[in-house]
Amino acid sequence: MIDRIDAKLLNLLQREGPKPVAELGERVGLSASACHRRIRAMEAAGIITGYAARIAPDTIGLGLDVFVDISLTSQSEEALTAFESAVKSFDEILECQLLSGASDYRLRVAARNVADFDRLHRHCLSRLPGVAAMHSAFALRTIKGFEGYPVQPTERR
Amino acid sequence: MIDRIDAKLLNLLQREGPKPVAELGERVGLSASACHRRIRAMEAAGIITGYAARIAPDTIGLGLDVFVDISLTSQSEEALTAFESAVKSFDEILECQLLSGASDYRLRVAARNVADFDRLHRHCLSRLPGVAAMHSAFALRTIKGFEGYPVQPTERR
DNA sequence: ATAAATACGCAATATTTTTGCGTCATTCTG
DNA sequence: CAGAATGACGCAAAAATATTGCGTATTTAT
Repeated sequence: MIDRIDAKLLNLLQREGPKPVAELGERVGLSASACHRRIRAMEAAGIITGYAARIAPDTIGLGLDVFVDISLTSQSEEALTAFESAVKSFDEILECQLLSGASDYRLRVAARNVADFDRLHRHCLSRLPGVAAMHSAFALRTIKGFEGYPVQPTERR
Repeated sequence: MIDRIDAKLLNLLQREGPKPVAELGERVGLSASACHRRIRAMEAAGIITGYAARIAPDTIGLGLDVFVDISLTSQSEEALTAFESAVKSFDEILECQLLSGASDYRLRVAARNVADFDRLHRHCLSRLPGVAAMHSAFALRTIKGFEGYPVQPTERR
């Protein structure tokens, strides 16, 4: 159950870095202590799972963002498991999801440049087990980057 | 120029929430003040762009993650601009990128459930200007969620 | 090799977080 | 509907953390 204040807090916390709880409280109409306790409660409830620094990928040399769609040769339990644990083992694979449709996986990888992507391609991607087909799409430009989910208060009953 | 310590710090900061700088310093072999100054410097340099709370989407009712690929009827400057600014105006559209290949946009949206996606479809997606074709793929399962970029020290010269 | 610039650690100071506690509001029970 | 119980709040004190000054060491440039 997320009331209006929690929703506001979550929207703030997802965007504005570590502001003093006193200021957050003021923005949502609460004292610092009340605000603080709400945040802790949402952490304990598993709503807030953690905090992270956002970094600008190009400043650390990661200028290339690539989506890779992959279909497997087999859909057997073992094939999926093997594939997935291989995926998890590579830091360069940033995200991976199983998609509806053609039972495809889609992953997102970060590379320093095209040559580096080639390296990744050979060192990581080609080592993934059970791959039948692979198709890459480069992100030419980011129109909108992830900056948090839009949080709405839970419907009152 | 990112040395080994900065790289370590960035990897920590992207994952572990707000740890005291004293502890971070200890982990990378620095005093609290030195560590603190390095972090501030990386913020000032635009490497760290901010901090954010991570939240578990299903705990706030967003159980559905959908990728939507869209191609436009026109590639004219105005068509792209109009499309992009419309995209930015919808909170439910979490991310949007221009992809190589068929000059397609890909966006990611969050919905509460299938019925809610239908609402989004009608309320947001169908209102995007200049859309020639649209194809949605549902994320059935997340194998690996984004948890930060792998940061490597910049090559020493 | 020497001077300048940069980064460090320590210790003092300033902020922020965290907790105890009494009060008020809301919900449940009989 | 009244009374009790539960939950949330604000205030103020206490604890923890961040921030800064400063002298020293280390690295970089000349």
